[in-house]
Amino acid sequence: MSTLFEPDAPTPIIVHDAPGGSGGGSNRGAGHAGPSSRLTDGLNPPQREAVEYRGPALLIVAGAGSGKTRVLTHRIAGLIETREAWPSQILAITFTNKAAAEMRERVSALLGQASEGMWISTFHSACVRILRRESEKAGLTSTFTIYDSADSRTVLKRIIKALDADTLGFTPGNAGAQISKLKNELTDVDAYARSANMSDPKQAVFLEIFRQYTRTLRSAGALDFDDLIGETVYLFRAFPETAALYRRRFRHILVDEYQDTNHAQYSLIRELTRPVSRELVVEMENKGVLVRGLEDETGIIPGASLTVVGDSDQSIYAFRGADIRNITEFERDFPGARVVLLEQNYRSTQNILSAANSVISNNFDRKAKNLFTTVGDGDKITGYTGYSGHDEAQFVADEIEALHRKGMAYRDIAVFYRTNAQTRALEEIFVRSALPYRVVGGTKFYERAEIKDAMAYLIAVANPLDELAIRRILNTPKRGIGPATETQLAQFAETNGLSFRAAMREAGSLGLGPKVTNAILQLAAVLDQAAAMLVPVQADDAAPTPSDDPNAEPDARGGVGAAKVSEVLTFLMTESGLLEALRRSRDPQDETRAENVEELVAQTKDFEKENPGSGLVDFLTQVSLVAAADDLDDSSGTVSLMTLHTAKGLEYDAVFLTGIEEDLLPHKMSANEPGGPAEERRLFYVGITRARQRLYLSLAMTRSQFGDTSVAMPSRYLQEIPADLIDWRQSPGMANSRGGTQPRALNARRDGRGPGQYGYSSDPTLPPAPRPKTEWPNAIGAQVRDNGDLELAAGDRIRHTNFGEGRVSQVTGEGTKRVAHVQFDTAGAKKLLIKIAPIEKL
DNA sequence: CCTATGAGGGTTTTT
DNA sequence: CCCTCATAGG
Repeated sequence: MSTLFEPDAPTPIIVHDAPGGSGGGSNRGAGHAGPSSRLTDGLNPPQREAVEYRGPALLIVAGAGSGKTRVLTHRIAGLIETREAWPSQILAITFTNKAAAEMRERVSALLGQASEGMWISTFHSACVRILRRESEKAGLTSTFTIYDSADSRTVLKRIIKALDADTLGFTPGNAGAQISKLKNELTDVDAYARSANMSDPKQAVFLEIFRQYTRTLRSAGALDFDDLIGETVYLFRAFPETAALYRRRFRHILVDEYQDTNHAQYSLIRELTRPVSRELVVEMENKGVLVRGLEDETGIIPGASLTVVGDSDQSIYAFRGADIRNITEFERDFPGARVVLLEQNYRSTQNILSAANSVISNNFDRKAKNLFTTVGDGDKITGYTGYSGHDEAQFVADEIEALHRKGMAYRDIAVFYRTNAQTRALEEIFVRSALPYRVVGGTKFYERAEIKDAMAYLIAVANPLDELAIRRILNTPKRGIGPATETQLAQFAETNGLSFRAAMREAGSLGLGPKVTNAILQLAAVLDQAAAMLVPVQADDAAPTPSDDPNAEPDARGGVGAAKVSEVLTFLMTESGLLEALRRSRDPQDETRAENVEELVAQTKDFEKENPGSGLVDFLTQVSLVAAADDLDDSSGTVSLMTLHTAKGLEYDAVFLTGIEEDLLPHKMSANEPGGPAEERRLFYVGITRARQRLYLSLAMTRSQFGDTSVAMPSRYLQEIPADLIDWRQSPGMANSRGGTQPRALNARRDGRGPGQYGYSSDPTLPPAPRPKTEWPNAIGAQVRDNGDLELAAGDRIRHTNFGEGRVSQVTGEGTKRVAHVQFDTAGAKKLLIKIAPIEKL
């Protein structure tokens, strides 16, 4: 009985006879020896304190590269080694699944044994685990589906259309963003209804959208990303005795990247760290839950010990509801909390750190923190200004090749950018240069239409309530079931109080044509057969509903004798005719699509191998929760391309920060938002601090977007780096804006601090003084350049200020966007925007 | 019900 | 530029 309420059954939870303890479960103040020196050797004093400190709350302010992962893993290992905690009493929250896996591995390595029962996962994974276990209390199926943003979008699109809400300016995008924001604040429909001003038609309609969205997801047995957190909080608040079980279990909670937590996540942590009241302790004891040794002298179980790690300078997820105050006000939230500051950086050279420090110091309203290192200055930062995004990409490719020739492995090099759209130019050039690269994140495998289709089949089997999944596959492959039939089915279901799925089985009584009726019945049969495959063979009389026993695994989660995910998927793909349709298709792209589906089957087999005992729902969960950074394979010998956001937490020997331009960094969408430019600066800071040895900053004078090209200005943040740290191969300083007479740097200046010049201020707190243009090593010339009327044709010889002489091979584009393709005698092939290139005809 | 065609619109970042 | 959506014709 003692394990009945134990959230993770196989793990022993008998704390009171832990060796090394003198009676108190947590050993707090019991004079324990502390972690062995093996776990603290080689740490600097603050790191050591962060590992050894014991108390209710600890905030580790960890600057970039200050060894926080090391501190966290050693802290966890120390807790276990000294027997202050069983592995099962530890809950560690990381930002990505990859970080979680790495942390688990490192803790196990430190302890020399696998650490069974430890929960190391992301917020979302942990919540899914809790919600599936407590699904009944939360009013959910244990096989609930997790909707990604695309799914939410589809639902919202339907609702907005039905309500004609687009006339009021609602789009799936903005409505979804608003709903997400509310959920992150733990505001549900009812709470919103109470606060909304119903005489405002916009708010009234939004309320209706919100209400219908919530209802749709409910009836589909689905949760969106935000619900995963919010529903867990609601569950704990509504069922104190359930919350008590988790509060009793997790005695040490550690949260990484705390600066990026939102209000819902903060509330979840608060719920988990509350003490368990006397009454509930008694109640648990009566039910056979082991609590002895956990209570204090007053009979309550004190709140768990909380450790958070973060750096407010790296807070870059405000758009997702992250509230920087969670970390800045930690000491107020948790009175008596100890704060440890880690400032020594073990990653980067001093030049890179100086640049980072100097940039971030422009954010007012922050606690002073200065990263330092003892490894020396290192190389200067390399700067480059291309004429176009392609030119910039070519520079990146050339430099990577140079680094590679000097012995740097491709896998130690990364290229970052602000928006995903920027990958295009980079990829084109990389392919042409035969550089091995991979784009991390971006359009992922699981976002491809055919994969979403295949997944929808699996979801329809796992969660028959999920109408969205069923509707997606209803006519995929083409079966002649069109929108009209779909509506009829939905109506039939509605009037007869059936689920959509049940209505399909009754298709015979709808009076549809024989061909359509047959198609529907056949699909329903295929899904039913697949569902039957998942029922464990020996449990012939078991009802397919989840039982009361939290340890019982529902059928779709893979009972003994149940079919494997790969078998079910293969069955579905064959019997539904999807694979056949793709193979038979004339469209050459369908061939790759069929291969992708086969790749998915292969992935399910991998999953089975790596997660024995897991079932269909586990597979679906894992797929839903993979983050961009998760599929980063360290062993691949390729250059990594990713956004600045996904770069967080990673580090590389050489880093290229591209597109350091106004409107891109800071992005134009954030320029007007309060706190926008400061957050963009932190993003730049995060990018800079990823580099160990070499840092490159690049930008372009023109950038094409949506097909047309416009002039780009250097980012205001570039001026915040002391000039002597950057070695400009091609400086941005002298190129002129369209017809302008001022240096570009002036145009970039928006804070009223007066004219600045590139690379000038070595002390960012002082107003910049003018500096002669001639100091630019690569100055192009001060004259206003406008070659708008320069006529060029293939075969012409030209001279370029930097590239020397060359021959025009081709001229493309029109008007101000004419581009000359030039084969230079020494500098190779380049594309130049004729209007602004520093060229003359010979 | 399916397919081809053209117009229109859109992107910041992501669990 | 690329993707989605609406429309018309098969």
